[in-house]
Amino acid sequence: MILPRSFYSGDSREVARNLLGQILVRESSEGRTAGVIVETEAYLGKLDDAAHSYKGRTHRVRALFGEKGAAYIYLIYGMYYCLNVSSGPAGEPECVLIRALEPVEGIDLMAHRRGKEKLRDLCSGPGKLCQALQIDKSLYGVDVTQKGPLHIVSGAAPEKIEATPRIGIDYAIYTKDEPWRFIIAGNPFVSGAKKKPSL
DNA sequence: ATGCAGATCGTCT
DNA sequence: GACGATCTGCATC
Repeated sequence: MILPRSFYSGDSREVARNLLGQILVRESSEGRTAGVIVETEAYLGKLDDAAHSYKGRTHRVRALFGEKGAAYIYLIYGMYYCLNVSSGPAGEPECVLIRALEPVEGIDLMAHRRGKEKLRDLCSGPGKLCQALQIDKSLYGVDVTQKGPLHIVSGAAPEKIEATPRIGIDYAIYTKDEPWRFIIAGNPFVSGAKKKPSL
């Protein structure tokens, strides 16, 4: 079942937690790829100086100002895309960054697009998963609450969730230490996961 | 195992 | 004109 628009309208930190365990599905001409969401981050708009929408409405973040459940996709470092879903209270330009997936479908296709073999290397980061699922600017603004090229369906609730500070936002003066990154505890497919637990 | 430089371009000042 | 919500490969310890 596709998650309804109401799923995305609560506090974005709650939405980010609740997205863990759900399944991101990408339908393309090459085939279907999908994975369990295992890592997310919440970005809170005007309260959050780490957020792209902190300074208000610009062309880049226009997708955050419409209906919730819209794909907000941007190019980072000139070479990688990152996928977010708009969320939060009506009128607030908030979103959840999808940071990692556990691959479940179309694994051969993902491996081909990534040029990597190991399962752990396919979707363990925001840029990686966009490459594996062929997510780019052509999907900007797509409604993930509708059947289509990109949508999110319900999966199993994770057993345990962990919260940590967000990655790569040290420039944020006010919110860099807020624990708004969420992962499924112990899941090996999160970004930065190690092969073996360091003992 | 850890660290660092380079790639590369859209977006905003 | 400067700078990323990143990833990779190569260097070093």
